[in-house]
Amino acid sequence: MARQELTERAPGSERIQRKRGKRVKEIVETAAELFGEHGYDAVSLDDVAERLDVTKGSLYYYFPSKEELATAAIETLGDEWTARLERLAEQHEGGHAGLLRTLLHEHITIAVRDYPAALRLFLFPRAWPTAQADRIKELRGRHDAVFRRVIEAGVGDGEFIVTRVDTTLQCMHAAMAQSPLWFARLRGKARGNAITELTETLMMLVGQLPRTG
Amino acid sequence: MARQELTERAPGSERIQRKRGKRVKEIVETAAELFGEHGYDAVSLDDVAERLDVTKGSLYYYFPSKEELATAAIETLGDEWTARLERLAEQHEGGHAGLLRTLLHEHITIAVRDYPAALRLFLFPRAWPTAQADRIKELRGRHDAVFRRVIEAGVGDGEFIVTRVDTTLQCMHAAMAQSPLWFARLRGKARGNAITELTETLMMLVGQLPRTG
DNA sequence: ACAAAATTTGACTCTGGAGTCAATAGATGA
DNA sequence: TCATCTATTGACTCCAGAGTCAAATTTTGT
Repeated sequence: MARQELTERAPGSERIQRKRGKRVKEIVETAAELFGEHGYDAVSLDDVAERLDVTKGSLYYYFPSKEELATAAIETLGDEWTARLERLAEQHEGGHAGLLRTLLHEHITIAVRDYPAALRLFLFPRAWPTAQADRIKELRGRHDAVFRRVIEAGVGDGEFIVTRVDTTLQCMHAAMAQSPLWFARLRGKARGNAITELTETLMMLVGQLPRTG
Repeated sequence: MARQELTERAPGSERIQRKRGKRVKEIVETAAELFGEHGYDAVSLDDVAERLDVTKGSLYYYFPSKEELATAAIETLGDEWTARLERLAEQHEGGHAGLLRTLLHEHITIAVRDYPAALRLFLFPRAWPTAQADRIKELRGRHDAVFRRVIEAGVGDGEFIVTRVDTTLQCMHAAMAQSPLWFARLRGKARGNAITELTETLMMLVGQLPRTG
């Protein structure tokens, strides 16, 4: 909570600005990896700095606090993630059930494979100072919307049954956020099966029973 | 990780032992309240001490470390919690669906009303040093078993449908662990409704669709 | 009433991690 | 080449919270 550099700055020159932007991007992406893998508390700025082969001081040249850096990291990570899901949603043809299944499967796969701790960062608003809290809330909203749209459409068409869309979404997200923990030890085919099973289980939350016979 | 007093001790006398036991119980219960409400990291030993009107040093007279105290607290809390659910399970008459619904409802109610942060302590094994990890794992197992029994029975009788019992349980627990966060701002009737809706939603995980018409 | 045992205190150390900053090194452009 | 802007360093402060311990206080048994 100190200097107000943030990411923007009085321009120095065209090239220099680009260079700076590139550096910021490197930092944010590295931070996203680390925070996404281990969580906020488990990652120190020294960790981030070391991964980048610089010292902590440098990070403070670009970001005023750990929380700003973390927020930026989460935003980057969340944007990319959401974009992937949105792309899937656009491409998809067929019933709502198929799309929802695809989304769930992909979401769990990303979580388990790439960012085991990331969803927890969204899930509980660990008292982010209000500024960041809003940014994260908005991000969460966009992310949520991808799923919400399918479910509402499915409910509208009578394909899905739910008690309440919000509750259904919360349950899905809660389960998916935990999944990296459950599947951490599984590899290859076993992991793939587990992901599929979880997907099928979550489909039941919209009234889609798994094939019985 | 120091002195090995733990809770036991070379006996001083009958009465003194009882007194000590009583004190330990007070401490553990207070700790359970605090850890259960705010979580492990958010509670310092000074907090616990203050609530008891003593100083931190006293706590170390009874427990060798924060983790030991926390583990004891979680065990107490979990034992009581599990006992309540087991009692419900015994009393219950009627179909599996009714029992499961009752268990879920009660579980969520306890979580939301009494120990908003407690389930998280179980849910991720925040790298407890192996000794404690085992105790917690066992506790979790007993807790889990209450639900597992009903679900397996229900599946056996063809009343429930699941993809895999473990997965179903994990989803339920994940959702219930988050529920205190979702319902934190609700009071009275609104909270009651939310809990019921969540219960109904989770019942769908065993193939029990909510009344539609 | 008194010594021994049990308990409690409070001031202490130690550590990890956030955040600061003057000094230095490197890049840029005239 | 030199002055200036940009980036980086590393040694620093600060703080919260775990854990320690000798000394003081309280309880107990005789």
